[in-house]
Amino acid sequence: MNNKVSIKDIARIANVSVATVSNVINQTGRVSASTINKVNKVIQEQQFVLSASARNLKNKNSHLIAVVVPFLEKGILQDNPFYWELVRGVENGARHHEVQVILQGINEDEDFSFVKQRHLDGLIVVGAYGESSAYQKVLEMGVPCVFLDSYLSNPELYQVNLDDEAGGYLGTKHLIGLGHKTIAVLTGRLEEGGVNYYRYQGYLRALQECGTPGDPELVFEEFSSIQGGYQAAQKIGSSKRKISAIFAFSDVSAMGLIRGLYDIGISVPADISVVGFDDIFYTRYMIPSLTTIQQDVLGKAQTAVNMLLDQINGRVSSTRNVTIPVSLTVRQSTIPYSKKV
Amino acid sequence: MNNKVSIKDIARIANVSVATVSNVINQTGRVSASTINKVNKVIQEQQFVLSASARNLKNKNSHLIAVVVPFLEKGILQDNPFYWELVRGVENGARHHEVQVILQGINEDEDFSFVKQRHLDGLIVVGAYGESSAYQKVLEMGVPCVFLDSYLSNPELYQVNLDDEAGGYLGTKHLIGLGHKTIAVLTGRLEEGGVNYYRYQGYLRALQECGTPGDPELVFEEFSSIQGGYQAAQKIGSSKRKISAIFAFSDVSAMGLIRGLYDIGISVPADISVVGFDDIFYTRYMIPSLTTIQQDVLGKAQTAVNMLLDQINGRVSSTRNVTIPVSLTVRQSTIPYSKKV
DNA sequence: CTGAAAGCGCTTACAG
DNA sequence: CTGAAAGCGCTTACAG
Repeated sequence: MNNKVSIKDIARIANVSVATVSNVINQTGRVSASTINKVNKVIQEQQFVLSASARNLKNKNSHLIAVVVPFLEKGILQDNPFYWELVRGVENGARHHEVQVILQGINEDEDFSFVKQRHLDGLIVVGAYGESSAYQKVLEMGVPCVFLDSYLSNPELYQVNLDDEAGGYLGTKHLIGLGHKTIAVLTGRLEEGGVNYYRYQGYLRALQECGTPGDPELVFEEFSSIQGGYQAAQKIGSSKRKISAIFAFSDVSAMGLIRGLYDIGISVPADISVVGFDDIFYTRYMIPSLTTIQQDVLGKAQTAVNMLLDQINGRVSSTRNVTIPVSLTVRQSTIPYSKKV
Repeated sequence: MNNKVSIKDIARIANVSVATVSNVINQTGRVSASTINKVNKVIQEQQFVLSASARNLKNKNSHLIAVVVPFLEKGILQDNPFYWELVRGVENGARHHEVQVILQGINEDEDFSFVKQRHLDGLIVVGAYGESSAYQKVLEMGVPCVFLDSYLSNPELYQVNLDDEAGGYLGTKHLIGLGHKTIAVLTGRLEEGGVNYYRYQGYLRALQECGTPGDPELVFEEFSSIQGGYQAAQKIGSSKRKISAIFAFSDVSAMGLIRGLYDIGISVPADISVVGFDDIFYTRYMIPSLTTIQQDVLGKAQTAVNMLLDQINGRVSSTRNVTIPVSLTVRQSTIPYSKKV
């Protein structure tokens, strides 16, 4: 590393003080045009690069934010490609504002000391549902933070959520419209105040509208993963109910589910219709392509970054709670009940 | 942020010097057991957290590495979920050594000044094929670096690559073994010294072994993405050759391809057999499930991190060039030529 | 075993 | 418009 040229060297070579160099770099204070030129020329020639640590030490900030993602199991990040989409969105939004992003996986017992240690400017926390400890600790630190897909009741918090309830409603409504009567749900952890909870509420609302009561026997709770979906197929196959449609609360689980059904001789959509949720990159290319609830993951992430940067820069934003709309995309995995073979 | 307690405060409260506190924290120098206890107690009580910037400023390091990923188009990271796998592996490997990772997307014209600016300890550069400028600049900086999937000719460089040639060979051999004679290739950018180039070499070697010459008409070069694969289907469908099998050099392109073929009435594997490459998470759940070349992406990433950390910590490793083995996983997308309908 | 002091590379009042 | 100097929070020889 030949990073030895410091602001001091620049000052010496340019025949000015370090204060002036600093002022030129930061465009602060009053500096004459000729001095600015002189200094900038030297900076160019010497290939001077500011030391972030020195600056951070003074300024108590870092131009660094972290995307905090929960681990799937201990020690390894979620494999759902959905997270990649999210992280890409954050990286993109951050870059345009000259902040860099640290990728941080956390356990239940993370103490978030890395935030103080690195003087992180802010945090984007993904999926901190309910009264998780993550949420409490972040609050205590008082660091700027935006929660993504988290549904925290505290109105002070900055949150970006999907309109999950509407998504649950739309997908169910679609199936009802196709004439399906016995509609099962394949959900990830169904805890109150979580993403899946709201999707489930939307599902129930749609059922109620046509006078159908919810039936616990139609709710299948599995890991929100391909494997989880695959396993659910067995259980659904051996259900006593006459299930003609399944609403999976994530595309990955729908993908596993469809394959699982296939392996036990149940064909989608001929025998059972399936609706997914997320609209990840592959859904439209599946055979059959997947009817699903579409969301703008990239946009969601970018919205979150912008809210975070506003906070960091002291721009007051009146809205702390943004809800991203969803829509239904109908493809081949759902057909009218009457057309079932 | 109540990050106001510094090493100085600890020193005052514990009635020792800052030098002693520093020694306790770093377990350096000679400190009596009782002092250690005393200091640690105060550190606990005050919830003291070391300032990374102050330490970095002295030590000229940062316990920070960057995963450098090229942009797909300007301004947004590759959407291939494959990268997520890679990044997860890096995060995982890094965390076990108490270094954090910055996610950095780059353009062709990136000047890598962020490396000096943040005093990054090291870099993991993904896909810097050929004599790309990225590679030159990183070399100039002299920062510890490991190149992933990059095939750089300079033997000084640390590289972790897949045995791409073997992969190309294995997949082709498999198809030949099934009796296929006219085997097309669907590849991403096929430039000399790139990943696809070696896969293609493997393909040619397998063909040569059974006396078949390579046929340029059988090489379809498209973006290595679902869309690229989908588009390729049209061209393949209208080829004059009697193609009975296609070897796609990435799973994502195979996925798009299969759907594209389906849409023009060509069924896999009944009409055409398809082999993929990578074995991403979804391949075994596809219908038909995908025969593909398997690689351990997570392991690959972890190997790279370990090599990087060895370099950073001055541990000399004799091997600078690691090749990760591949294997063939046969599934449903390939069938014997004789069983074609 | 312990401490006083210099210094890492910046920024920021404060003088001039 | 420009500069001297203090200080951010650490680490590290060097004395003792």
